Amino acid sequence: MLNIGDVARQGGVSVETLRYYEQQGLIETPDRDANGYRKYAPEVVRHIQFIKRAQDVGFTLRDIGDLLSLKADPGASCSDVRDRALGKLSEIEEKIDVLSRMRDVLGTWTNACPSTGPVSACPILDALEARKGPANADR
Amino acid sequence: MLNIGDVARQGGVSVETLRYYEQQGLIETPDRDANGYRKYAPEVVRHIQFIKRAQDVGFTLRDIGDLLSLKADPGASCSDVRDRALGKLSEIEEKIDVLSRMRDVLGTWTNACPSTGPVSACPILDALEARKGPANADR
DNA sequence: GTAAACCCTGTAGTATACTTTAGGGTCAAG
DNA sequence: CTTGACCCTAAAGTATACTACAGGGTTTAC
Ligand SMILES: [Zn+2]
Ligand SMILES: [Zn+2]
Ligand SMILES: [Zn+2]
Ligand SMILES: [Zn+2]
Repeated sequence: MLNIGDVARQGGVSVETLRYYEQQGLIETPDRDANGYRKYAPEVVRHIQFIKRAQDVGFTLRDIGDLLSLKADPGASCSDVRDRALGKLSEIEEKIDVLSRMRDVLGTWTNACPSTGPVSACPILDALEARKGPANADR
Repeated sequence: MLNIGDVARQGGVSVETLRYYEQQGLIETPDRDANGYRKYAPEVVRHIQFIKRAQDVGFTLRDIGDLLSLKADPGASCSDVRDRALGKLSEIEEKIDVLSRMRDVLGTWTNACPSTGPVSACPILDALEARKGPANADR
């Protein structure tokens, strides 16, 4: 059995994060020792790594809670999980699209800026001031 | 002279947002009428659109405050503005990189999931459970 | 026997860009 | 002359995922 500090070290998170996850219902409430200390089974470390890996691919803690429910539900099907993953994939692609448009516009603008001379003649500020650049083509 | 509601409608923001921008120093403090109402010159609408366009390409309100300072500073040079734009461009590219990696991993996982059968055999959950996928190759 | 390192609870703070609420004046139309 | 639309301030709430703080008990090693 592990103390919270052991779990934190092995899981690569802080003890505060562990208490937070517990409070959010992402890890099961651990038993307590006579002194009130949380006592964890070693497998909780894997559980925390599940959460961290899910975060790494873009799932929020709320999403992860849903995934854990599915995982624990014998009636749930593979497609339920896949649907969450596909939904997240769409969200991510949407974000990439938005950012790519920003990148394109900013790239155009920075290319147009001579980098010399006063700000009063800066094409970047010009583009921001008037509706000239393609920045807001769709808004 | 315009009331705050007029400016809000013409600028495509809420009156609360206008008061917030004022409080944040992003738009100059307007004169007040005898009744205490804010009275705006029509050009403030353009000013708001500057802010919105800058947000559209990824600048935060803090960034925008900096840009406005540069714009107002006769001693500032074009390269100052360009530097901000290039910095933002890097930030955006970094975000795109992170998201692209998430997309690739999630894509691989969803392709591996047969979408039929119980969750206990879902390769997506498998990938999250164990250190198997390329999700955390660099962490 | 005491100091460091650890554990506990509960609450508040962080960042961003607003939105909402509470409580209350002002103005224009009918 | 009242109703609805509009304006005002100040403070608190929203979302996310923690982090920090205050105040205090426990364990371990010297
Ligand atoms: Zn320039
Ligand atoms: Zn599956
Ligand atoms: Zn009221
Ligand atoms: Zn203390």
